[in-house]
Amino acid sequence: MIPGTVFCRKMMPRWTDQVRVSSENLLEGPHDDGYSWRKYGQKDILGAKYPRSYYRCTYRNTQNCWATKQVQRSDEDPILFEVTYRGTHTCANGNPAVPSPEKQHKSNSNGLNNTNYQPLQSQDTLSEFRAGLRVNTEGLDNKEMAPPFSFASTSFGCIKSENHSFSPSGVLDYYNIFGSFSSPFMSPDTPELNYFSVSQMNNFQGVLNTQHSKSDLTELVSANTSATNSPIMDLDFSLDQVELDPNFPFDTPGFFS
DNA sequence: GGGATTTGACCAGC
DNA sequence: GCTGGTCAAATCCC
Repeated sequence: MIPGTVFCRKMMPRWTDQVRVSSENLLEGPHDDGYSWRKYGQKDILGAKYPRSYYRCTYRNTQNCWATKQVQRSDEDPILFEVTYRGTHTCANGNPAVPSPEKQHKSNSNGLNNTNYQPLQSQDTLSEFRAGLRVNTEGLDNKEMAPPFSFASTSFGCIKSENHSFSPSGVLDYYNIFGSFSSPFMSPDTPELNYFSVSQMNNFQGVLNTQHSKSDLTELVSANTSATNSPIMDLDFSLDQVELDPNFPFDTPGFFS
């Protein structure tokens, strides 16, 4: 190890995403955030059911990019991955519109930032969105209050936090759905784009504004959105459509890569 | 052959 | 001494 790196890494900004995967993505890996990562280690963590994987930027040597991330699968929710990022990408290989995580931290000081998307209530886009989406409020689990979800597209859910890890439980999991769109928009270094592209957002917003059928769900989310001054939405997507195999071999080599 | 992944070993912090 | 994080050789894959 390069002398001084330890200290430097301690000084690096650090934040955690939670990534929920769909069945399709289980085979692809838990997360594609628009950057190129290279796995450099895996460790069994005390008290954790699943090993933690360590990744660093592929361009660490070529472009002196010291961004790293750790991927830890949740004990409680096998399809939920906690991704801890360290450092910022200095390489030029990620999303070109890449703000710094510091900015993200600032904007997410309440845990979430939703000031960048334009609420739209287009029924057309809603219908379009619904075409590949099934909504199910029965899947809500009181224990985690994290509605499972599914999309026809291949991607993952992500949420952001600031310098700490989210608990696997809580309404914040609702935001995981955002990652179900194009992952580059969910890059940890792209806070302004945290909530996916405009077109995707528009479609999504339509659902958000019309799927308020479950009172406590609405209550739950409104409490959260009020706290975060966020227009974000209550959602209740079901994994039923995903056909997630409960016996899926999550520990299959390469699953975390 | 080159790049990525795996995995045991090593190191630092507590 | 234990644990988390990283290194680096071996191996795999394209």
